[in-house]
Amino acid sequence: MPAKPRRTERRSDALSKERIIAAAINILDTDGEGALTFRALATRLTTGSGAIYWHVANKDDLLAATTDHVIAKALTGAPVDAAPGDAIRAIALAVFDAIHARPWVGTQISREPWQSGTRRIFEGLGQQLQALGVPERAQFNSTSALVGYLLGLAAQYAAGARLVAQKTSRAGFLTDVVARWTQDEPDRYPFVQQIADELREHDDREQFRAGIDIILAGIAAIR
Amino acid sequence: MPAKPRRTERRSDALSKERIIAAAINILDTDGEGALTFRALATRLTTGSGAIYWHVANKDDLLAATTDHVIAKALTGAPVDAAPGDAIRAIALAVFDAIHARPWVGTQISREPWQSGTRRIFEGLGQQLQALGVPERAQFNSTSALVGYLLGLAAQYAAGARLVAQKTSRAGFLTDVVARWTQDEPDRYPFVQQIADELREHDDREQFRAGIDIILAGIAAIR
DNA sequence: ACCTGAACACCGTTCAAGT
DNA sequence: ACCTGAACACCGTTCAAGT
Repeated sequence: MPAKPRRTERRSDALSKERIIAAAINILDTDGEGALTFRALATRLTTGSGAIYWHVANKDDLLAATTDHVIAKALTGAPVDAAPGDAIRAIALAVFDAIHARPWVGTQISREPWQSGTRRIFEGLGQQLQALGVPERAQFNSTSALVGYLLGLAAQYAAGARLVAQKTSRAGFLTDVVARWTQDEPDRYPFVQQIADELREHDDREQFRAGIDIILAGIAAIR
Repeated sequence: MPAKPRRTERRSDALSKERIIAAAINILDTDGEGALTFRALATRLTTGSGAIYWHVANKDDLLAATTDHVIAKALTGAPVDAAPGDAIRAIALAVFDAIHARPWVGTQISREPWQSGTRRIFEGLGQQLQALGVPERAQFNSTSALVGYLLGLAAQYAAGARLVAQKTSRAGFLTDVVARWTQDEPDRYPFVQQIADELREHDDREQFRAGIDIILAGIAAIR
């Protein structure tokens, strides 16, 4: 016999944390970080702005939940059967690609790194480092180095994307950074001067991968 | 004969970008990131909030200038005559210590990394990597790895400090993070479970230094 | 139990008006 | 040239009142 509707059963149009998260992601993807307000969210969900607080503690809670959602999904695609070194690269690149697709994830994960999204990344990388044979005493620091690097790049990428949005193109943004970094006091910044062309033309994903390889080589060397 | 007062000469109580930056740093150090508003700044400078805009483009500009000021000062102490490897550690630790003393610098540098503060760090580390003998084709990626790691740790440290402020102690904050990271679904996070004690008791500065050593070892190995 | 929406206590930024 | 401070257009969050 069919179960009686439980108390927790809801009309399909009832509010829920899941629906709020989905709407928030939608706004962030479509209109950017500045467009996510409780008023905009309420309008999109055709409800009152106060209603959202019944399901979500505050804006930080909402952003943590949306970020965790995206990171969890990104890590789902990462392989389990690959060699540890390849698995580490795959996990790191999966996170990188998720942030590339949604720069607001980078903003959030670097603004509030002590959240569940980081826990997932930490766990995924740590397990593979173990499988790689890194001795136990070096596992915590090695994983932290990898996670720290990843967070740093996330911050750079997210900030870059915000500036690209203003300058309309990635080339324009980098040309602008290089111009600002080389115009005043060029004598004080010979190294920046020297790598200016590379900075202007580099591929973010390739550079990210190169950094991961450096850290993996360092972990192997230190062990 | 004494020079005539030039047009640019000012009464000592006149506003200037320098005075605004000093007041902003004062507020940030004393009352935290949330306390820096144009109204608070105007009160401390006994002026109108609109007056600040004559010297500073907007809040982002102000924060970039304060951060650059702190980073510049931090790098002043870094040695020039040390061996390249030691100089790199010294530069990195100087930035780390500056962020330790002023977590708001970490927030700002990870939120807006494409600013002058990062340029100084990039230049300092790049020069030493050159002196270390890293081949030219590897210099850009190597420096970026180091800078990326440093920004990531800056973000972690700043976020940690914000949470410490809420929890009143660093031990309390880390205990809280560990509790949140291990309580639900412990089976899905065996690695986090395993390093929980280390996470709770680790020394940030030592871990940061360990990460720098890993990256330096990696740079040496890859070359 | 859950939702409404006005109200509160803020923000950054602008700008006419002053000196 | 530089400063004043009210005004504008927002925010996140709260909460009495509804269903």
